[in-house]
This record gives sequence, structure tokens and C-alpha cells, in this order.
Amino acid sequence: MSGEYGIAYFDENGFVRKVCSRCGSRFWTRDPERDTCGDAPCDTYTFIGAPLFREHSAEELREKFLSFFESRNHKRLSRYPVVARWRDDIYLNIASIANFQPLITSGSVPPPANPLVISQPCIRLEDLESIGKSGRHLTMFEMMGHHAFNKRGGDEIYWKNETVQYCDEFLKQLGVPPTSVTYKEAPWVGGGNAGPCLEVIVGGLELATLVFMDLEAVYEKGEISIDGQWYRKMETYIVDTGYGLERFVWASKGTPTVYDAIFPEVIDELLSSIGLEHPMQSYGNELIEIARLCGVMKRKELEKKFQSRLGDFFRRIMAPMETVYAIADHTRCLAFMLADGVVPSNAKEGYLARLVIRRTLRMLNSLQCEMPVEELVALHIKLMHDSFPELEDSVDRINEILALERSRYRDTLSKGERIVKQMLKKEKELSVDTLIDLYDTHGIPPEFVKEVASSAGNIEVDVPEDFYSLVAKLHGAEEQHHAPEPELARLHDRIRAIPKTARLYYEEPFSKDFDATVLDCFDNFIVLDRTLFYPEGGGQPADTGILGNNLKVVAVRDVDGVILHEIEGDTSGISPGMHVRGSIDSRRRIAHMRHHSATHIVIWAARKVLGGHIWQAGAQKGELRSRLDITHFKRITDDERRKIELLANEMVMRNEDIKATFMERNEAERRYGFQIYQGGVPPGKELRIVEIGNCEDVQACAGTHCTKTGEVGPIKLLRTERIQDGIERLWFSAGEAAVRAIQTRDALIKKSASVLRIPEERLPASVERFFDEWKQLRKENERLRAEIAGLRVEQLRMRAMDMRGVKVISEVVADATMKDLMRMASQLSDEGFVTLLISGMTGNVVCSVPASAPAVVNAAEVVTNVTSVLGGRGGGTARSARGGGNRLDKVEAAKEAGLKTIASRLA
RNA sequence: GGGCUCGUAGCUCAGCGGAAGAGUGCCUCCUUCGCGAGGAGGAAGCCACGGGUUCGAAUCCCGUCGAGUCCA
Repeated sequence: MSGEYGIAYFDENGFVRKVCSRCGSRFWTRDPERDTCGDAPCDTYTFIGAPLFREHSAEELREKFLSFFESRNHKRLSRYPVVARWRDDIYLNIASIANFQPLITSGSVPPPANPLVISQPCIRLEDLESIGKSGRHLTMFEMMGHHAFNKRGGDEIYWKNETVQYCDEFLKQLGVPPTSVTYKEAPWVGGGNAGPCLEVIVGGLELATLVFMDLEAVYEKGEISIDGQWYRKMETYIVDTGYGLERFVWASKGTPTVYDAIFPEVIDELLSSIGLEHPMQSYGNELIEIARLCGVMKRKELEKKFQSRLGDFFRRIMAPMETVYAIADHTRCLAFMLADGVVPSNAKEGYLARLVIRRTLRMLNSLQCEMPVEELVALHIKLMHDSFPELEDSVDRINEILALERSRYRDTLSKGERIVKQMLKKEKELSVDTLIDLYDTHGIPPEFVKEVASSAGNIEVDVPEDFYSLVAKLHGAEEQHHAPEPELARLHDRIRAIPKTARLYYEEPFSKDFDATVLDCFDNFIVLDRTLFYPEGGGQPADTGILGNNLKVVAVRDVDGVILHEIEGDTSGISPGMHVRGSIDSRRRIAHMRHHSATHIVIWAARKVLGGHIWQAGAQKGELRSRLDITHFKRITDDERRKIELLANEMVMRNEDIKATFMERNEAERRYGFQIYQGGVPPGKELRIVEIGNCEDVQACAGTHCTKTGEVGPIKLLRTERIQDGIERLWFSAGEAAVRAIQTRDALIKKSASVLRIPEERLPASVERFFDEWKQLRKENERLRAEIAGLRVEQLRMRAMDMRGVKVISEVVADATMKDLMRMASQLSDEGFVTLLISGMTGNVVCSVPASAPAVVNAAEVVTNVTSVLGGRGGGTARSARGGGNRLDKVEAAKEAGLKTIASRLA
């Protein structure tokens, strides 16, 4: 790819291309003496303690960057959320370009502006273990980026030359000495795209990455291969730059770590709460020396190098300091995640939030820091007020969520403590497999197990260093890219030339019949020029109905805007050019329509009642009922459910307009924000926006809707269900279906009341009374049976026979249960009788042999012989055995068989 | 989206095919000036729910509901 880096700006500005003497990479520099690329691990962090340009705050630097590009014709965009709501392949926003993937980068949707500049908060959790230790890793960081989207054959906005020029000029404006900058060549790969790239390095630190994205991944063999993956040139070629805001600020301050540069107030707060001082106070010079080497040497090597000078400095001072750094980092990350609406849970992005929360709690605990995590998050939000005032709107909710998470984790750990203690009672040591199991199924971290084991049982537990990767291995690595299904590809080819179908169902949502011309007919599919049939999509099922001469439409699909009517049966009578009449099952359609509008109303009401974090996590509309999954951090109470229901019905009664308009995508996002993507992200540059009332609820939605909320009819919330931690499912019915649902419930109550012969309103009290009485009678019955068994024992005792000096009882008891038999037999055998009892009612058999009887009588053998007569089986020990059979007519014969067995043994 | 675990007395749990158990809390009595403590006795269970297998299910299998947890 060496040809990719022939850039005029380098030639015209005295740059030379060199090869790094350490790593062999090629790089560009103005300094002819330089022979290393400048990047770690080839060079040290020279800027620490000696910054290369004037000190900047984050606000200052961000503003400089944005206005620099603004004055160079770039449009400034405000930040996107850190949760990637518009993508289904990633949960969190990992880069500024992620905002524009995949629809804009692929060229199918135009960019919101071109060129543009943005500073995007991003979250990456891959290097979780390095946070706090490396001095440079952050879970949450701002990627400042300027982007230009070019199309082959179109007018080029700009490409490599301008990109390098902008970068160089920006650095110059900041006051970075030109000779200290190197541009290192490095191919870039990510998110299904790739391209050549220049890493911009100053003072040993990579400050920015200039990516020239012009390749996309393909699944079959292609033109270019990188790391075993095939790529081809895209129709578009995109300038994707990433300037690390925090790194610039760090470089400008020259502090030992990036953390000290970005959130020193939080670090101070933490240090003072645990009574520690910052190592800069007493070990300033050493710390700077160490920090400079951080990119070059591994931790072990550093410790060895400073061992003689500093003793156990790393263990005593650096280790807690690193934890402080990590906590300060994690809490800043949480501020963004939670403010942007992530609900902690055990799945999807919610799990990532919980992961960060629990790590933070564990670390706070290890420092014995009493400070609640929510206070630290609130402090971050306060400190970032000037840059991100919107975070403050969520402070109350964040407090509630974090307090809840704290108590949940406390519960998990105290339960874990019990489990481990229980285990230690039985086992002397805990294997690695046990540790993995404890973590995997109960969430008990091995460090915690070790602690419990040594304090409670004085048992040492070895936690392997690669513990967490062992856990990861257990879950295996699946994740494969799915090539598009061949069936769909075939359909795409077939309909390529067909014009998009006119959608009559939007203009005439209540119509039933229509006329149309057949454009194509193949397999079982009919394509028309216009249709009333709604294709399946957005959780709304397709319409059914009739086409032409009684052809049954069983499914309807939308492929690239062409609507395919799937027919059950013979379509041979249909050919292109024919005129056909269609009619849909309008009763079904109207039911779907009501449920669809009701879905929007319910989520609006839920958001009003529960809070702004409510987000649709899935939905399915039906004729009789629909379901809506929403993100929420605790169970919805009955009271909340009633409030939501009432509010939704108030919206219906207000009879507000439901307006659907087509709108340019960027315009819609600008006007309404990302909340329009509740039901996922539809493709295309134009969106259909459905608005209820005056912006009460706005969603991008292709479904059919009522035109007034009043047409929806009554909305009945049937039940709530927790389908996952952090996701509640609401079941509801609308319109006619709601009335029917209410009637069904009514009938249930009526029927129950009539069975008990009481008025409906007495139902709860009476049911409770009946239940209590039933419990009492059950006990009474139990007591009486025991009494009867006692009386029977006396009778049985008198009927005992003597077999060679051994007292034997073998009797059929008419109406005894298994429990009765056991009760009697055990008492009799205690008194020295060899006892065999058979129930004439249930066919149960019990044999009990007293300890005093000769060992030759085997209860299990007796029972086996007896039950074989009864047509059943049984078993037990030589002293006591049970069994049974269902041939109740054979009980007398069975008794004789038992007696015979006993007699033969005593003979 | 995938995996694992758990629902038994008010609470914490044992039992894992043959009469529902322990600890703790609760009630009564004894000991004590009283408290703590100790002793004796007692009450308290739809063994989550619904099916199936079995002579027999808290126990095994399937489903439902509820809870916990790990991974992508």
C-alpha cells in the first residue's frame, strides 16, 4: 500500500519519508535527524513534565478544534448519544464515524452536512484491565473528527492532501513545534471498512488518526486482503479522522497521566476521602520519570528498574493510585452511559453498564472508600457542566439507579458469602472449575471467594492470573458475519427493474378495495403498480385478503420498495399488464392499525410516568393484543401500570391528530432527535414520521395508523412481564379487542363468584376465608388419621401370629394411605413385630422388620414378592421397604405371598 | 441473542425417588429482682404453578411464572 501515501503536502513542506529503526514502520517527518517513528514503544513520552504547547482545558481545546474546521467550511454537529441506537451491530458509540455507519458511509443516505466536524463522546470497554494502569486508557473519551464524504465520479469534497494539511495547520495553531510531529503509515481496519491511515504522533503520544476509508469487507474472495479478510473498493471514499481530545489536553499539561489532566478534582476528592496523598507530592520526579517510560516498558520491567531506588513503591503507592484513577475514569463513563439512557441489566448494553458499575463498586471497596458511587458520578456531571449541560437532567434518575445497583450488588455478595461458606463446610479446597462456576452462575468474583475462604475457613485459594480469559473461553467465540441470504439476493435481482409500488394504505388507511395493474408475476409472487396491502414490518403483521379472481394473499413483503404479494395456490392466470381488483381483510387491518397507534400512545404514557430512559426494546402488534418491551430498571408496580393505562386513555379521549409525513432523514434527526428510532432504524434517505398531537410522541414508522387518537378506542393494559433484567414487557389490547379483553375478565370474576355463591365484591375476602378453612381442615384430617392409626395398631397387635418364636403381623388395612401404613408399621416394628401391611384402598405396601428379628427376614424381598402379585414394584432396605401396585382385587393373595416369604425365611 | 443456577417454615438454607427437616425468629412455661443467657414445650409448609414418567415425585422430565448470574 506504499503508493497510498504519496501526498503532495508532504513533498511541498519539506517532509521526508523514513523507516523507523525500531519497528520498521514508515513515517513522515520534517526532522531529517529523526530515525524512530515517535510512537510507543519506539519512543518515550517526552511531553510529560515538559509539554510541547500551551496548557489547554478540554473546553478550550474542543472549541479551538471545532472552530478551526468551522472556519474552513465544515459544518459543526452536536454530539450523538453514547448508545448507538441507530445501529444493530454495536451497543456503544465507539468513534465519531460510527455516527454515520452504515447508511451514510455506504452512500445510500446523504450525510447531514459535508464536510462536517464533531466532537463525539465514545465508550470503549475492550481495555478495561488497562484503565488506571497504563496512564493513557480511558473507557470514555471524546473523539474529535472532521469528515468528508466523497463519491466516485462525483465532485470531491477533499481527500488526503487537505486532510494532512488541516492537521498540520491545526497543530501549528496550537503551538506544536513542526519538527516534533511525525505521521506514521499504518493500514486501518474497523467496523467492516478499511483503508490507509496516518497516525499523528507528538512527544511520543499518538494524538490523532487520519483514516482514508475506501474499502469495504466482502464475503467472497475480493481484490485486496488484510489480515485474512477480503475487501473491495467502495463507491464512496471517506475522510475519517479521530483527534483524541483528552490526549491533546494531556499533552498540553504534561501531567503524569491523562487522568490527572482531565479530572484532577475527582481524583483529589477520592484521595482525600481515603486519606491518601497524590504521589506527585512526595515522589514528583520519580513519577514523571516512570510515566515517561510507561509506553515503552512493561509494568514488570518498570518495577525491576526502580526496585533499588523506590523499594515497594509500586505495591504501596502506585497500586492504590491506579485504582483511584480507574474509579475516576469509570464514574465519568457511567455519567454518560446512564444519562444517555442505558438501563443496567444482564443483557446487551445494560450488561456493559452493570459491568462498569460493579467494577467500580469492587474497586471502591478494595480501597475501603465509603463514598457512594453516585456522588462521584454527580461530581463529574457538575464538573462537565459547561461542555455537557444535558447530563444534569438525569442526575436524579442516575442517583436512583446507582443506589439500586449498589444494594443489588451487596445482596449478590452476601449471598455469595453464604454459598462459599456452605461449600467450605463440605470441601477443603476450591478448584479453579469451582471458582469459574461461582463467578459464572452466581457472579461471585474469585477475589471475593479468596477473601471469604481465608477469613472464614482459613483456606487458601489460588486465583489463576488468566481467570477472566478462562471464563471467556468457556462461553466460546461464535460471532460470524452472515452473508446475505441467497433467497433475498435472488429476489433483489428479479425486482431490480420494477418501479417501486405506490402505497395506497398510507393515503387511505380505512379503505378496503382497490384497482391495480400487474407489473410482474413469478413463483408465487404478484407485483402491482399500487396496493392497499400492508407488507410486514415494524412489528405490524402483513395484511391478508384477495387479489383478482379469488387469489388468496397469505403474505406481503417489501423488498427495496417493491411490494410482493405472496399467493396461496395457482397464479398461472395472472400475467403482466392485466388489471386486477384487490380487497384486504379490513377488519384485521383496522385492528392492527389501532394496536399500532396504541403502541405509540402507550410508550408515550410510559415515558411520562416512568421517565425519559424509557426506550422501546421490541414490539409486536396483533389483532387481539399487542406487546411492547420497554427498558426500565425495576419492576413496574400495579399503581404505575394503572397510571400508564389512564394516561393512555386520556390521550385517546383528547382525540389528538396523528399525522404522518415524509421527511428528509437529516432534517428529522435534527428536529426530533434520535428518539424517533424507537422501533429500530429504517433504511433510506427519506423517513416517514408519525407524530401524535403537538409533538407529544414522534417516531420514524412505516406502519398504518389511525388519523385521530380517538379512533384507537379504549386501551387496556393486560399485564406486565419481566422478560429480562431491565426490560419490562407490556401486554395490551386496543379498540374492540380491549372491550373483549375486559369482558373476558369480567366473565372470569362472575364465574368465580357464582361458584362460591357470593357477590363479586366479596370474592377476595371469601376466597381468603375458604383457603384458611381448607388449611385448617387439612390439618385436622392429618391429626385424625394419626389417631386412627394409633387405634388400629392395638387391633393389629392382637392379630399377631407366632412363627418359630418371632411375632409376625401380616394384614390388609381397608382404607389406609401410605402415610398411615408407615406410621403403624414403624410403631409395630419398634415393639418387636415383623410387620407387613397392605392398603386395600391404594395398593400401597409397607414392610418393616425390627432390629430384634433374625437377620434372615428381608423387608425388600418381602415387598418385591408382594408387589409382584399386585402388579407393581417396590424396594427399600432389609429393615424397611415400601412399594405398591394397582391390582386391588389381589390384596388377599398378596398378603399370603408375603406371609409365605416370611415363613420360608424363618423355617 | 446464547449459556448456567435457584424457587422448601417469617428469614437463611439442608433434603434430590419411599412418613417434610435444621438453624434462626415467633408463642407458652421454667430458671432470674430485671436484662442477657440457659432449660422444656408449641405454633408455623398448596416443597412457586401446570402437565408427564412411576406402585410411589419436594426429589426425575417438559412447560409456565418468578428471581439471580455470566458471556457476545
